[in-house]
Amino acid sequence: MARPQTDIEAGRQELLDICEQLVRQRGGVDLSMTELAAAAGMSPANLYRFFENKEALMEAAAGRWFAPKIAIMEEVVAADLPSREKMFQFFVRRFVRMRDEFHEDPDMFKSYLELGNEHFEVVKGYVDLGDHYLSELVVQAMDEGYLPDLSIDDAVSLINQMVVTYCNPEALIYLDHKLSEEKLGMIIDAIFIGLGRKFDAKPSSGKPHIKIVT
Amino acid sequence: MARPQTDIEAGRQELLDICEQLVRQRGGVDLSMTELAAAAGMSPANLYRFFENKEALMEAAAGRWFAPKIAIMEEVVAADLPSREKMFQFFVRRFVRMRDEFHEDPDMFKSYLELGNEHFEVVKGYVDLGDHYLSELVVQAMDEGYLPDLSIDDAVSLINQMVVTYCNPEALIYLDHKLSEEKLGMIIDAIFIGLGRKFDAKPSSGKPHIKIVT
Amino acid sequence: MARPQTDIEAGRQELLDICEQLVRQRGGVDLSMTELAAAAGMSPANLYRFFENKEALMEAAAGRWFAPKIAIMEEVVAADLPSREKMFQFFVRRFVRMRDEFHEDPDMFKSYLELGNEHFEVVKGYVDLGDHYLSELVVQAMDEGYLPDLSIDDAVSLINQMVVTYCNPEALIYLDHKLSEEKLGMIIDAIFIGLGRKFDAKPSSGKPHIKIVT
Amino acid sequence: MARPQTDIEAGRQELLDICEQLVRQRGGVDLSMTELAAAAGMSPANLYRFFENKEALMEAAAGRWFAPKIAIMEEVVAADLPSREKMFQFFVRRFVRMRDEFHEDPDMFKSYLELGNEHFEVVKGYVDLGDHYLSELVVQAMDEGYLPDLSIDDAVSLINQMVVTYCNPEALIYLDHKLSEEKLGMIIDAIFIGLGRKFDAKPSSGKPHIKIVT
DNA sequence: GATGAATGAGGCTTCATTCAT
DNA sequence: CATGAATGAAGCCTCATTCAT
Repeated sequence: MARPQTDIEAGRQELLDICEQLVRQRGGVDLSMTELAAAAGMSPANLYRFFENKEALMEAAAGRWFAPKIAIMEEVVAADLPSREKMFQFFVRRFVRMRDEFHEDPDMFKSYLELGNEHFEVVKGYVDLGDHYLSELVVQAMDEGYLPDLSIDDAVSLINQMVVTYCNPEALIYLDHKLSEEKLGMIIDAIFIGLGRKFDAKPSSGKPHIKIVT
Repeated sequence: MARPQTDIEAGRQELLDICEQLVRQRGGVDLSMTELAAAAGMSPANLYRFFENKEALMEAAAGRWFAPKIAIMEEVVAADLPSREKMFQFFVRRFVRMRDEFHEDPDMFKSYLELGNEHFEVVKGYVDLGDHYLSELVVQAMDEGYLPDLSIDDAVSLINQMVVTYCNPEALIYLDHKLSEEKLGMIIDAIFIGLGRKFDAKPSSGKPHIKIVT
Repeated sequence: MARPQTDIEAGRQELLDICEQLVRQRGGVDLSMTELAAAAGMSPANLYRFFENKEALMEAAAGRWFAPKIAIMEEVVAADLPSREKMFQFFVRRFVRMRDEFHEDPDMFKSYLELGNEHFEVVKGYVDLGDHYLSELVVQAMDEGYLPDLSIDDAVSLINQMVVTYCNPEALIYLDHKLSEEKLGMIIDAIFIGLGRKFDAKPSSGKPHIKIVT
Repeated sequence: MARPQTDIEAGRQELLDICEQLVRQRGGVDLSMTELAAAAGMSPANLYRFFENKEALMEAAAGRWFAPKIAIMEEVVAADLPSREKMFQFFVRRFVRMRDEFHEDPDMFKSYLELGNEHFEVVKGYVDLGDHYLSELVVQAMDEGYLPDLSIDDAVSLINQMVVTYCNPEALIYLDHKLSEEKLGMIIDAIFIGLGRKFDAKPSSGKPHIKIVT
């Protein structure tokens, strides 16, 4: 019978680890399959047992970086919370996560951004997914009477603009200590309170009621 | 007889112009010599009369971008001003310049950053040069009694950290309207006043005295 | 000013000549760019000045083979002849041409077929073009009352089936001496007379009236 | 202890079956060992227990296709028949066999031809073998006084030319219904009668005497 | 001075093949 | 016996760079 096949998934992870090291050492620019293979001590051809092509590898590299953020989005969207709280969690939890990563190893963080710049399509998928989830939140918010007089798309776009500094990893590099959970909370409140509410005299309470969850 | 060297210089400038256009149109990623030659209506081979190799071209492209900033640094360092004022000018004039460029054409500004990411050594030269001039300023400041108890390197590093958002072009994209000459002035004052003064009772005046020069 | 650039078109033709030799010598199977380059005494990279990619080269090779046949089709379709005569010319002239080529160098003829088998898309273009012109002829024939009760597509398909041995180059290898202009003429007549005529008692004359043109 | 070699032989046959299926499904072009292994549910490496290399596999695939034809040739050559009858059987039995295969599954038949085109050496072996047996028949015919004034090689070549359409599988695709056992018989008769007889006034009988054997 | 020509090195990818287990 | 692992050679293609003219 067949020998136990070395876990392909394990190999992928190991390669992604090595990828990470390389990116850390030399930046993410022009990382070649040959180079990765050499660093992994295997032949270029063998890489293709683990990743169908370079694009797949990059996707996986990005995927690994984005995975926890996507998990957060899914959790939050599925949670049973009022839309305002949900929206806050939606952004703040990802922000906190990113900030932690940045503090832990700023150089690697930056190198990943470089990599993202070179493989934009991969990043685009994440951004689009984020927009998709955000639009679900917007729908819920509208059901609760918030954001009247806006199309879903307009609302999504508007919100994105307001929280851009908390979503975009590059912003962290320059803002970092200027960013805080509290400020993000205020932005979200501004969105919910400032943009009006349809069928409600008392806009929930008027006061922010933020619960920070890390 | 040899033609005046100005011809070459003119050609270089023209090529850099075209380079700029290309970068503006399609981003700085993967700009190839062949492509540049085509855009310039000349043969790839001819490019090498103007630039020894691609690296030299990139250096020149970055050089052009950095040139006015370097000029500012040199001017300021050579100026006859007290160290506090000098330090302020050192940062604020470059900041204002960059912000103007950014406002004038944000897309091109970003594309240049991309280019910088791909040719880091070139950027590194500028950064190192900046550190060099800054250390001269630090020396002068120390002569005037400021920044006691710090090594030059530590001082340079500390200052850089404090003004990073005013030095790094990428920061502009995210901060822009949050940045101002006034705030930068306050940071500089914080450095000079906050870090103490050795042999001086009257710290120059205690008040910031900023003169904005564009 | 620019030196006279060696005619790219001439280079293409020369390469196609070499291609032809190679195909003759070793069959058309697995002809590689490297091999062609070696045979042409140039670097593989240089091939790409003449052909954008391998596909383009194959296309050109096929194009060269098909060109005279396409010219024939165009001439015939544009000619001022009754549809029956036109249809005959449409097929017979190409057939005669192919037969001549076959007789002149049977081996090369066969090797080209091999090549065609490996690059079917290229052949498909020619076949589709043939169908296109044929459908124009069918329309004219229908205008003249022939081929009633048939859709254009059905007529095209039917005709193709009847003359397949005169169109398909592979058939030549096996049929050759069994094929003749006269027989083809009879097939065409069968199509025109046998498939009926709409508004005509005397089907033109009932007798074939073939004029062979080489 | 070594297992009976039949196991290997069985495996070979099974693999050739699968090969056949694949060829039927997707044409014979670019069939790869990896693909075959996958289809066979075994590892690529394991293929090499059954076939030394790809060439050997192709040889076997062709061998399987040619095997019954070779058997026919051997039977006929070994038979105790007059040369004229023998020659007829030599060709007609193979022709009938091929035609049956073609009718049973035309697509597979064609795909095998493709495969043959890609591995010509394999086909060449069969053709050469056929020539070898044919030359034996020619010798016998000459012993019986037929084919005077011809070298063996010339006779073989001449005969091959006359019966080409009954030997070459590709011909079937285009001729098929135009080919018949009767016509082949007439060709053979033409060879034996038409090319003269040396020491014989009554050329056997002057009439064809064909006995069809499937 | 400027060109077209030409190339070598390197990138991604596939595949027949080998080998330790 | 059969596997998964691994590879080298080859294929197509791009691009910075050089050189004779």
